[in-house]
Amino acid sequence: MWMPPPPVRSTAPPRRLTPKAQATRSRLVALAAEAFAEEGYAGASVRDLASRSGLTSGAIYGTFRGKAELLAEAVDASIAADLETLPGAVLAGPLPAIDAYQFATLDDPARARLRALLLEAAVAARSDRPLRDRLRDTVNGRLDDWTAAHDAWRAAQGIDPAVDMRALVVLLVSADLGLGVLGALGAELPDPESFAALIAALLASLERGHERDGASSGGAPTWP
Amino acid sequence: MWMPPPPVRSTAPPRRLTPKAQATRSRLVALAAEAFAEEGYAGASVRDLASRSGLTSGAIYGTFRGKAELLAEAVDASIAADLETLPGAVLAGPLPAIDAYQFATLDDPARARLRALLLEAAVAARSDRPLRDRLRDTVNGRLDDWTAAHDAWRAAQGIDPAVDMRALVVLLVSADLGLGVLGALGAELPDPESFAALIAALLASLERGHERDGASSGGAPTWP
Amino acid sequence: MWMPPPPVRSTAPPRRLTPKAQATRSRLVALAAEAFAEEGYAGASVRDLASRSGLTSGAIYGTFRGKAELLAEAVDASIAADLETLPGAVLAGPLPAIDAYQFATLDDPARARLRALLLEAAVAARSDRPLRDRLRDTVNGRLDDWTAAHDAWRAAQGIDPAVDMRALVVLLVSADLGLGVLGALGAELPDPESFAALIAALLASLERGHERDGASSGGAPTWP
Amino acid sequence: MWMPPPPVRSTAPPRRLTPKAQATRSRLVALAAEAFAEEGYAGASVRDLASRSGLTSGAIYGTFRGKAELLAEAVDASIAADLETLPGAVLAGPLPAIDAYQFATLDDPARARLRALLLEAAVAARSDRPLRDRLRDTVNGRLDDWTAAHDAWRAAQGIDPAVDMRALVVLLVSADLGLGVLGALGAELPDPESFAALIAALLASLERGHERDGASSGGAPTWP
DNA sequence: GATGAATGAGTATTCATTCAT
DNA sequence: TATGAATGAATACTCATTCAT
Repeated sequence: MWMPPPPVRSTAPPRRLTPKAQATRSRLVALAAEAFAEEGYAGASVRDLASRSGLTSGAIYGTFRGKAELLAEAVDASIAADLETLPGAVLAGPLPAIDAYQFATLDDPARARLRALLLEAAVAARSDRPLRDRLRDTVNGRLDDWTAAHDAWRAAQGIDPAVDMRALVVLLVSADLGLGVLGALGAELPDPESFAALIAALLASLERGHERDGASSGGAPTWP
Repeated sequence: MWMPPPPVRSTAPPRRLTPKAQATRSRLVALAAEAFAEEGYAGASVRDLASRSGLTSGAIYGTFRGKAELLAEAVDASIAADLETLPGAVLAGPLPAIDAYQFATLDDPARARLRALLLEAAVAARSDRPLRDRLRDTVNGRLDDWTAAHDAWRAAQGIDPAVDMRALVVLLVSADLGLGVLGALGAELPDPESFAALIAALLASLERGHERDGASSGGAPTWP
Repeated sequence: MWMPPPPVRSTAPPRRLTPKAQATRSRLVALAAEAFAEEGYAGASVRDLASRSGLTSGAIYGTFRGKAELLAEAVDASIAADLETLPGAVLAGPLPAIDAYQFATLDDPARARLRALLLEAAVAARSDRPLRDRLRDTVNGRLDDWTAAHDAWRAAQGIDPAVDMRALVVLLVSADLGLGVLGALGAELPDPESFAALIAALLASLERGHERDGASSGGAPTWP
Repeated sequence: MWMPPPPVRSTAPPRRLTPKAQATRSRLVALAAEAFAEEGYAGASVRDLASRSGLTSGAIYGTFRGKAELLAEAVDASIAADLETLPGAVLAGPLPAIDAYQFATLDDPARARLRALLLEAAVAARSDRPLRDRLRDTVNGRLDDWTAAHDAWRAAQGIDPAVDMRALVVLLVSADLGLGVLGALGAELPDPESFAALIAALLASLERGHERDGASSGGAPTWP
């Protein structure tokens, strides 16, 4: 969903596990990511997950503390995997192009799956405090990384310092996730190219903004 | 969530109901909206809803075809109610100001509740085809209305015709909903004012864009 | 298990229930009493109880808050039923005879069942605070009633006031319950007649005690 | 719980074990005794027991045939340990004093633990035939020893031969265990001193009984 | 002797929904 | 139209036990 710059966060499991256990673990996580995205977190039963993986539900609980942990790990793994799908050519380009690329590839099945997974995770987290706390770190970490990248971009491009880069990043990520919500609601969405073009245009305007009257871009209108 | 211009869509129930039945119905819908938003669609049981409204679960099934219909009606009612909260002063202003206002009032409890309700509805709709079909019309209707308003704005302001107004509207709505997702995931969000300022700046740049080289805003970068 | 004098405690359910619900309720309670006594509280599953009563487990949860409440009600009902089994001829006799009767009928199936049920309830209550709190009242009520009867007996017989009647009652009831424990452990128990004779002899000695040197019966030996 | 005279029954495991294995074994048994008494036999999981002892569940099954054997051994060990807690000064005194001492020390934590353990064992044995058979020997052995001691007391004191000493012992032990049941049920129990005084008084009456009309103590009342 | 991954059978409980009254 | 007793199917989770390593 969001791209992270070099500062890689360790996704390695905290405890050392035997290779066999690790294999089972990642197989389960991958399966869970798919099942939760496809059938929903509530709709995918632990038993089904187990039998689909050739195990029993007991085996799952020997590896994960519960369904929620499985979801959290699925989210972590899926986000990490998503980062690696950015083509080198895109990564080499300017940041606005990278941002726009995210929207141009909206229809990519893997990205759609991640969007769905995050949607499910968000709803699950609404009534599961520990899960929310667990996901919070992952999400904020990505947001931080992505914001840092945009800060660098701003410095390099001499963009109006009044523009809140954190807000911009959150806006972009939100739009991405929100498209998932809208899609799930059955909304007819414009094609990805249109989005990408729009995003590119908006970001380009930021780059151009400072060349003109800097005052215009920072001030918010006031309401009653 | 989204503002609609005058062309009001009928939210009235198809059949004529006695006033008492209507009162029961809307009380139930209001209660459901609150419960689904607060405790989640899955987390709020029909029984609880019933007892909280002084009825029995059987009575609910005499009024609604099922839990899903209750959700759909709750969504309809909540969206309709949201539209009426826009202050006249804001409505009288320019469109970008209205858009920005939506983000400036992100923390408004009623709007937060609506965001949560739509989130829940989206997840429920993912595995409930009839529900999705039911919600689709509501959502697309709002999107259409809102797009029409922006098209009018574009014509009035002479904005670059290459800018896809439908995409812009969907982007704004998505960002709104996506903030709900991010919030549910525990993300630390910038304060609403920052968002509003950013949105205002971006929309202003569109208005300014055509004054310069129109070519710049329409072209999307190309990727491999 | 214990006999109560006239002051009848209301065993009636707090809320008014429809006759049908009441019928289902008592059928379930009777069944549960038997099943818990026979197969143990842990060993009798709610599902089995349900199917044995021609219902589904859901129906049970519509009537009782949970398995523990079913147990508590089974205990209440069984104790109440036990009280009514004391033959009028016994009730008309002197208290020591009534006490001894309890031990003479140790083998009575209904009493054995009650003993088993209380054993199961005790173990269940050890790790279920709400259940313990619920049972506490029932048990203490019986103990109080029984103690009052013995206090009256003491007054009538002019028994040494130094004898703690509450302790005596608790001793008798404990012995009864303890025989259940011992029996469950496989101990070879003397026949009921022997117990009854012993109890009668001990109680008779209390009646005789005051005729002699009252000092002897009250003082406990002292230990290091 | 019950005191045994010299004739010590072998509690040693049938097979010779290495010292290390023996140490592991007894550590496990002690741990199990505590856990079963505290959390209940059903409530204490083998896994917890294992991890609490620094082992794995597999290791436990290398040492014991199953959870039930662990319980049986815990019972044996706890009873044996209980015997050794009787102070020499008490042992040197008359039997009634020893009996009364058991009740005077009702609140002793170690004795309370043993009572709880036997309660749990009794309930477990109710639906586990092999376990009951296993416990039966331990329990009957203790009862036999204790009865022999009382028989000797009777002979020495010239107590009415009509008094069934086995019944008396069982009564005392039952009362002890039954107090555990009553306590678990939340009953308000008199303080241990009262019990001890009562027991002492009752036993003293037996010693005095034969000096008078021996006829009175042996005959049980007859019931319809 | 010990590990720990896996089993498989089981549990209490919940809930949307139905239908006779 | 409302009731509420009942359904039936599903669910997450636990645990004693086994066995290849």
